[in-house]
Amino acid sequence: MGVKERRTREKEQLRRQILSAARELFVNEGYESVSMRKIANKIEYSPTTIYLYFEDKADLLDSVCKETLLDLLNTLERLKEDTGDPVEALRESGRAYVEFGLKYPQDYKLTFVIRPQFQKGLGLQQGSVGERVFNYLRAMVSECIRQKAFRQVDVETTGQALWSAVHGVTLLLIDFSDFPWTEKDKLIDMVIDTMIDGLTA
Amino acid sequence: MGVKERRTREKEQLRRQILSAARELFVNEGYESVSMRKIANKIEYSPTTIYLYFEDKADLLDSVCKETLLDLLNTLERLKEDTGDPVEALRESGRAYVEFGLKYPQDYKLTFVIRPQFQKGLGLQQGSVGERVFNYLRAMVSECIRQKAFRQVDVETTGQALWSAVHGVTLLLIDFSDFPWTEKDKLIDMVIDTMIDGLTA
DNA sequence: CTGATAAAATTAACAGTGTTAAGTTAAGTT
DNA sequence: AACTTAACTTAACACTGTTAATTTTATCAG
Repeated sequence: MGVKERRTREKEQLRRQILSAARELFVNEGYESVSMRKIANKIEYSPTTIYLYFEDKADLLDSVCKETLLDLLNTLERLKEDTGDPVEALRESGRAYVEFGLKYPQDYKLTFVIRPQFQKGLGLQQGSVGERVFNYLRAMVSECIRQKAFRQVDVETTGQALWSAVHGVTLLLIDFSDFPWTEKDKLIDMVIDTMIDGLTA
Repeated sequence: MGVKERRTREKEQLRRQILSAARELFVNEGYESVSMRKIANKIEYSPTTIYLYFEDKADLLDSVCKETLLDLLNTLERLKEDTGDPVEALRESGRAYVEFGLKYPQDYKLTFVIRPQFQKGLGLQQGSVGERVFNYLRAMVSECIRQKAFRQVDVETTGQALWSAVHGVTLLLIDFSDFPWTEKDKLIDMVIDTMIDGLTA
């Protein structure tokens, strides 16, 4: 039965086509400014066809964000070099997180700001990619504490505090691009280093 | 000439009426979901009347946010107690900032997330209320350094880093309300205290 | 090759959007 | 009572997300 498999493949292909058209438009014009008709035009299908592949516009956003989170997770996990210094590893991960956000500012905002607004109630489910990203952070913090590089702080709260800090600087740099920031990397380092200094015994 | 003054007063009154209707709707239904027609209905005027008082929907948002910033500035300045301990004062201001954001989450998002998206290029002009809020923070940091409570760090970068941290935790708590956060105040304190510890000599 | 069956994609419609241009109503002045 | 100006409204434009009904396309059985 090669036919059914080909059909499945073709469906998957169109799904991906829709997804990549949606991402490009969302990123360039903003989620709200993109209409289903625009996406449909881009892929040269009728608007309603999209509804055969995605529940609605929010579901489309959801799928785009899931890809972004996977991309972020890959970026972070690629860093794992086992240098033996868990604090330095955490510092590098923090930098990589912010840089990821600044490299794909609109994707970052879609994932961490826009999406939560459009699907209240189910932001970070068990087993989701988002949870896996946070687990990565949790593991790094945990290692810092285990090796006594950090003072005896609560892993959970510490991880959340670190996330807060990097999330904050990422968003400010994206949203207030005309603010008279000091040199960008200096600020990023300041945020991360200050947090780590505060956690170091 | 009492007539002209009455007219001016009446105009100002309607302006405020529009503004407060817009704020209520923006906060309860989200900026994008609110139409000019909805606002007009609420105040029992035709939609186009609003355009006699505000340039467009973004200008309306702008004016709402300006009020929010004034409110935030007042909240912060009310704290000034001159306890003599600049670090403690900064800590309290940080807490007050986050609490303000959590007390009016939608107003906070409108001001610090939505607005920047809808008027790119002019986010924090000279003399704006936003600038005054940051000046307040700058002064507090400056005092900490002057009194040698902080090590010799750059005022500008430090202020921006602190803003990043409080902004981050505020937004995460607002946007990911279903995330398994540790106790809310514990997290807020952790973020602020860790930053301050990192800045303390 | 024909007809049936199921899947895929489309058309038309609904009630809504921000905004503009033109027109109307009301108030104050002479 | 006629004129002027400010305040407001009506009608229109080209859009929006989404649904129901319909048509097209592709596959299979005979």
